[in-house]
Amino acid sequence: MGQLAVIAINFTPPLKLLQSKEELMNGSQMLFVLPDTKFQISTELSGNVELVPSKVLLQEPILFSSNGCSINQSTDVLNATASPKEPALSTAASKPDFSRVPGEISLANLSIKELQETFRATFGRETTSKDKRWLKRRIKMGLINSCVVPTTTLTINDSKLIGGDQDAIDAFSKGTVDEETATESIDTPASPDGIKGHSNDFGHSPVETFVDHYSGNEDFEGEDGSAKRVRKPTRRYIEETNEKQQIDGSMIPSKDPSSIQAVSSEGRVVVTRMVSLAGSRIQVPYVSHVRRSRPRENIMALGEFRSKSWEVKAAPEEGNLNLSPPQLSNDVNRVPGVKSASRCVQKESDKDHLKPIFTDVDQEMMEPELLDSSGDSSDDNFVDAPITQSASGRKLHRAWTISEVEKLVEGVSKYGVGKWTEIKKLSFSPYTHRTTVDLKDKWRNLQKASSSNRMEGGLKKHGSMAIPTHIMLQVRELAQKQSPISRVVSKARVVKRSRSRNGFL
DNA sequence: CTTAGGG
DNA sequence: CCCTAAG
Repeated sequence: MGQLAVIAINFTPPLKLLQSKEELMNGSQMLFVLPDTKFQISTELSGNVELVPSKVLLQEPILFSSNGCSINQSTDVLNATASPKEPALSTAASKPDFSRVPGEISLANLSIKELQETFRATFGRETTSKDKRWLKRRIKMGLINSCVVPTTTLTINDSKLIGGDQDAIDAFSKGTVDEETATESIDTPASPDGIKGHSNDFGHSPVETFVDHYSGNEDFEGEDGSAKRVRKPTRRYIEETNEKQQIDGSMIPSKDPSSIQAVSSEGRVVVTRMVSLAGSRIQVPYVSHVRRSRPRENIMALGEFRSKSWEVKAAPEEGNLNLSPPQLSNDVNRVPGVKSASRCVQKESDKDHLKPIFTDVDQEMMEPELLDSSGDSSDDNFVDAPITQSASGRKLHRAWTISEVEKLVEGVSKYGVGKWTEIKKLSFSPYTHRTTVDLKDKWRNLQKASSSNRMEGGLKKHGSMAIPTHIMLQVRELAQKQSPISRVVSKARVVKRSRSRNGFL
């Protein structure tokens, strides 16, 4: 709460500055450097607690208070502070120790080393750049970006950083702040720039605006002399470009070893590399952008492969099955594609033939068991399937056999349309590869086929087996029954059975 | 997880 | 067959 207000205070001056900057074109660098410092401070506090001594933060408020100016008059304050403090700056700048700096810090007067230090303080990492302008620019950019710093920064105000005698600040430190009031008062001055006091509003455009201002002002930023300067790429631009380059394939550092170098900086060795951008070469810390996450793999495919392996392995064992010979003769009934798998498909034909042998009830009780035994080997076993499909990741396509269709139809007639789970459990338990969705899909197809074109005895397209008309008729009948209106639950036994299934669970 | 339906 | 929105 009060936090927000505090942060707002930090923001205000800079905002003002930007505005006034135009007017103060000739003013000393200090003018905009000052606000930067504040920004930095707030940033640091949020991120690295250790880095910035809290007293630095104090400086700001004090600065204002000493002038007895309210925040709303920040512009005036700035103007007032500018000239008098300038002298002190240059001398004190021997070291970037902020605590030692009187009131403001001017990047302009810092040595490269100091700039690097400032850079470190700003970004939390070392830099090896020796380009003053670059450093300054980077630092500024970083500070500016801190505008987006969330309100979390404010934790600071608890630590008394608000010791100043400034009215507004005092108000905050008192605690329960009427955030509304406080913010409001601060908001006012800020609003001209289109920036609100609420962090949420800091998002994008405001920042961009900032950046623009700065880049635009770059021309007179150089007190160092150089009248003309090449526009250096922005930090973002650098990063983006780097990524691009790496994506382009030049991501292998070794590709251009000469560009990489280890630089010793303040006792630390940093690996950097040269990157040419916009005609200039800059040194940037080397960061491997190699994708670390595990490459995407098709797990499904692996699964398929595995099951397929099993199939192959299991197939030979088929011989153990004690199936009755007649089944094989019936294989003629099968789908063309399955012909070669007579051995493996036995199970299915098996059922076909068994069915007539058992009563309905018996079948339900027996089939799973019987098929289970055979299922062990033939379960997911399907020699017919080309191994090449294992890589597709797609489920192996297995043509529906007549026996399967019959079972499906039967199941539907027994349990009703839509009771796929039950049908699967009670009638398809052996066919592990048929999911409830498969059943549903197949039923949908059957229905479609039965309703539309009467292909009785005829062949569908080609390659697909012909479905016995009696089945189609059955399908049509069932379809009719279920679709129209509430289908009669005359089949009490169906209900009964469906209940019993719970035992299976 | 099971259904239903579209892709 | 896959995927996804529903319950």
